[in-house]
Amino acid sequence: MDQLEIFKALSNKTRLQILHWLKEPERYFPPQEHEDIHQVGVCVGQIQQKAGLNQSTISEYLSILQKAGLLKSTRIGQWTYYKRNEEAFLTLSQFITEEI
Amino acid sequence: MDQLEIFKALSNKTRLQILHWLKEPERYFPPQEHEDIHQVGVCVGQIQQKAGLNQSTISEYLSILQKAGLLKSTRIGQWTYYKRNEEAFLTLSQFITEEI
DNA sequence: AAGATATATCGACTTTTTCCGATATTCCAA
DNA sequence: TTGGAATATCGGAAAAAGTCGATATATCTT
Repeated sequence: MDQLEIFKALSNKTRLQILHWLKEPERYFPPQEHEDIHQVGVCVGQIQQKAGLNQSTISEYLSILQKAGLLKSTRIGQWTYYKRNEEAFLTLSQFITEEI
Repeated sequence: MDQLEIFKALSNKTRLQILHWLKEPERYFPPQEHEDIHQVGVCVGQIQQKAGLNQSTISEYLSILQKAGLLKSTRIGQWTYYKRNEEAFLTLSQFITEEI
């Protein structure tokens, strides 16, 4: 766990929002056509629409969150689905109370 | 609690180190002349020396950490002492497991 | 009151981050 | 196998953050 990389990933309003939305995907995103939203997460396009930023920006943001370990991705066909890596949040929370 | 401001404050190697040092000040700083290190914290000069960055830089960093709520400061005479605000870390930890 | 010391603030420059448009890649469907 | 759709990557302009030296402010000592 690279804490600095994680905190940098969390230092952006849109990225924080994305993480929040992905905590309850069925609440924040329309029903998903092809895949189970809890199994694989939400595809880039849905997230982009909701965030209202450029496609390339969101793609990069998701990649930043994934590199920091906060998201996991699955490619299915032409779609890439992103979901939270809950373990990372627990680890981070522990780090903050114990190590930092 | 402004989470974004907190994460920005944590997005810097030196600032993370400072927080870490202030968790066990007696371990990381030389014995303090005038004030009880646990009561009021560590003065700017000590922190600056240990960090090895310019005085103005450290002064600003401490101010950033304080504005984010992670540090508290006490001015005594010509010295400003900084110590951790442990409550803020607990709140942040909780936020990460529950809200984010 | 004057000099010394600790800290804060300011202005400048450099590096990093944000965000976009254009283009490339991957995969599906006809 | 060609066209279209979803995503990724690249290059760049603008904004923000990092860092310094110089200077200001506050306080202590004499």
